[in-house]
Amino acid sequence: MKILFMGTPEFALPSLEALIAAGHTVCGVFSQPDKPVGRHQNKLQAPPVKECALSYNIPVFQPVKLRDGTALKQIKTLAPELIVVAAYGRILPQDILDCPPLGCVNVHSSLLPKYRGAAPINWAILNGERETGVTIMHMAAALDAGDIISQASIPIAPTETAPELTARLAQLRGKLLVETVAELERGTASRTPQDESAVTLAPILGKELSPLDWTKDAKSLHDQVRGLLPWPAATAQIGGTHCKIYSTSPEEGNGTPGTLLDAGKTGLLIACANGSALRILELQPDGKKRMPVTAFLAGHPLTIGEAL
RNA sequence: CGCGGGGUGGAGCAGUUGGCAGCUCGUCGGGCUCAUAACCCGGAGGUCGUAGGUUCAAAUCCUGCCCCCGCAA
Repeated sequence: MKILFMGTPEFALPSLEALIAAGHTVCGVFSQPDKPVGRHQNKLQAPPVKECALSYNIPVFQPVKLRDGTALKQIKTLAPELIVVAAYGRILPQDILDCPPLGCVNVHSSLLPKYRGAAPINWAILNGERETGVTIMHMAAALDAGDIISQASIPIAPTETAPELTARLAQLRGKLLVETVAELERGTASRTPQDESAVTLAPILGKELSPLDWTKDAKSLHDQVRGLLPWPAATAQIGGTHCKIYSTSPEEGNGTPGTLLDAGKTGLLIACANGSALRILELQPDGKKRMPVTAFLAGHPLTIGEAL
């Protein structure tokens, strides 16, 4: 089938590559414009999807605007039967949605109608979900609200971080996408409206979510640490030093929340709510590199029993 | 030139009235113990990021460059 692919980050690569591997004709790729990157914002970086498309000699388009008619003309010239959107990062105007004969489908990383929005993978972990998945839907005007074509679910491991889960979902997305496109091609695809009463949102993450609150239970904090990676990451004041927290383990322990119960080769054990405690295994002080707690302790002696 | 922190034994950190380079951990050897990610004794290991400058003397003061990290994007 002749498909126009829209995607930007590395996360979208497995989807594009799966379509190509399945023998579809990707007639063009839309990606966001190259963006300045680096500490001095003086270098332009091409989106991974663009790089990939070019390596297959697929024409790449990076319009700044989608609503001035230029993009629509380009799409009409390419004449795709179907548009596949996978982490493109832009809202498509109605005229583009109406353009291809088979319409536009979007790959979303949640079991819709749960977790509509920008950060579904992170929020699934933050909320302690035991499973999540991928949904492919027809695109509608409202964000992530289109009719569902297909879904696939996977369990979330208790220690799995957002980047780890993201990598697994990226693969699952490609697999489900190929299956679903085949159904669309045969005309056997189903179409199920979303249950609006079950909708939940997964808004974009922000640094206000970072600080760990020791008066919560350790399991929740452990979810917070795993769910906020790689950015903005959970943070805490450890012995007066502001740190990002990379790796933790929820355990049992008694003490006033925020009290240091143990500090040694096995980590930093900090008392939390309801007889729970969070063991910190890996962290990164401001301005420093990521390091195991043992390294941190070598230069930052802490006193057991003190409040952090 | 977007803002800021930093480069000191393997790791993490101290170290300005310039004057023999220190601490914790790890590591190696020995000891102790039923045992230990425990404890005791001893040892090895550093061109103080790099290139110049000032000085009798520079980790420390001055200048250029390289690299790492946080914020912001």
